[in-house]
Amino acid sequence: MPELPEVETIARGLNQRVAGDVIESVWLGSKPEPLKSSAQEIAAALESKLISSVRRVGKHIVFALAHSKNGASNSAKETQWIVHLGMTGSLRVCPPASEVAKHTHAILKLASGRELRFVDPRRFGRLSVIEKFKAPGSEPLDISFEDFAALFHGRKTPIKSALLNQKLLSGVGNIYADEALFRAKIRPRRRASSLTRDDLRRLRAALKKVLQEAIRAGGSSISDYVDADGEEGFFQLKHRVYGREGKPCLVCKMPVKRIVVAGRSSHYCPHCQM
DNA sequence: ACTATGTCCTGCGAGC
DNA sequence: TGCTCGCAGGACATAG
Repeated sequence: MPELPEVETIARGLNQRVAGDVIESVWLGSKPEPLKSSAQEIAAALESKLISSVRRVGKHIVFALAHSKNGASNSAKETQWIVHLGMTGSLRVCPPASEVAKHTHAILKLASGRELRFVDPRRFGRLSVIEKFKAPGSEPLDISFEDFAALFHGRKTPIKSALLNQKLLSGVGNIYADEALFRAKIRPRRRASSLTRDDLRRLRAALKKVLQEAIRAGGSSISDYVDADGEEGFFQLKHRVYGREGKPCLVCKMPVKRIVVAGRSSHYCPHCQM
């Protein structure tokens, strides 16, 4: 499932491959169920636009669009195409002759002759267009310690839930929340407000570190995640607790436990994490 | 203002 | 072998 490192990897790959290309036409399937925009709005916003850049914001992929025609000093506002991959969404750059995969919900024909396709079996992904996208939460890689600590102040919710709350931090999902909590030696059910400043320092550092390591590894390939070139990431090999229920803790050999927090499976070491 | 829970959706793997 | 069933999860809706 694409979280921050996977989305970062995908956005970088797409930026290399499609930035500078022009969207000639757009086909949209019946229900990509865009959040704020109808299929017509999306198609209208994308058609004959230049993709000036692709980048990540939180778990969102942001395509910056510009008018492709030189002429008329464009007073028209530039728009951004926002793609959220949900659980199983993927964006693929394909030769037009290649077979259209099942669950393809959008196809963009590019001036270069290639196609950019959005495929999403589970349909949790979302497409939308907006003038200026702003993530509701803070970027975990950029946030200062004081801002980080303030996010959790007075919150009774389990720290695991708080980490997953995109209004607080943008981009942290189930895998990296578990991995960061393990590295910081904090149990997922701990009330966020109960974390000491030292806990918070370790947590912020662990989160940044695990996200950066995962980006360097090209993300975690779980289920069918691949990047823009179809390459798998390999950070899943470095997971210390996620998906390791019953297996020995890599530090103390105690079996890793799995519990449910906020309806999400959460993995931790009962010996190493307090 | 927070927090907790249910919902969406399909593929896959466990279990019989 | 082949079937059913339950689980996986991000973000929103709804209820408390």
